[in-house]
Amino acid sequence: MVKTRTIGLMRPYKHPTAEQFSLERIFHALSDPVRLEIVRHLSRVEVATCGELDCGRPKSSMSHHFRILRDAGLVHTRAEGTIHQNTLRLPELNARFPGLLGAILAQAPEGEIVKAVRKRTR
Amino acid sequence: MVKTRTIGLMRPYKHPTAEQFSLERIFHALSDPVRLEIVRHLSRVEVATCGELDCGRPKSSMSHHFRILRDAGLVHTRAEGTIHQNTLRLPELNARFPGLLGAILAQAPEGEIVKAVRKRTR
DNA sequence: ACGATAGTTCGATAATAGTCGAACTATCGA
DNA sequence: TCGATAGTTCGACTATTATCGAACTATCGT
Repeated sequence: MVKTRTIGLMRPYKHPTAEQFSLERIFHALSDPVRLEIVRHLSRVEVATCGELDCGRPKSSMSHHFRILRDAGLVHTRAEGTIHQNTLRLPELNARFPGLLGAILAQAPEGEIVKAVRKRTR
Repeated sequence: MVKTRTIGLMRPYKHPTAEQFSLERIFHALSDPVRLEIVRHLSRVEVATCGELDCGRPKSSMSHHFRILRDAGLVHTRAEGTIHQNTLRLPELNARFPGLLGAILAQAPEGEIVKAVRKRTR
């Protein structure tokens, strides 16, 4: 029996529309260190496959984290052959929550302390 | 036996300094609906006691949420008599994460849908 | 058709977090 | 000093979430 050779992307990857974004879900997505690192990384490289961002974890764990980022509307995933390209959904996020992504990404890249504020120390 | 009548505030309420803020902890604090509502409320009224923001929950639950908001650096609590006044730590938060609070508070106050973005819906 | 590659799904387990009653502490007012 | 009020702390229970191996699906190259 000939199996009708589906072409094109076939795991549809439901992404929410910008209207469906919820701050609560976004914050939850960003409250995990692995996922925050993914978002920071994506902001630097524009586009990346899941495998490139593995954070030393097995694929199943990463798949889980990417799904949560997708469900929150933070990341868009496009299947290209066997590879899945991930991007930040910057335009929609900036339109819906202006300043939010900027605030995250303005953060010191790698645990560096921002010295702008020196209010009550000493 | 005379118990030496402590005066002043005596539960010290450790608040983190701005340098100790962590985006991860802040996001976790904001990922709970009760706490997000507290922050939104505080942004409108400037200052409020724990009791005023009870969200229909018992005091022990609210105390728990306030502690997480305090630990994240989002809220400052000052004891005045038997009452505890809570405020958003706007100056420090804005200095450390410019735009973050703004992004949150720009959100429609009560579940109202922001219509600014109408990209791909029909 | 056969690997090889990229990623998902499933299921179990462990860790973390929210909920709430009950007991406790601190402060104020009479 | 005796409530009354405001909030915290403790402990138990529940619910949600992270982690990861194993099995699965899809696509590409040969």
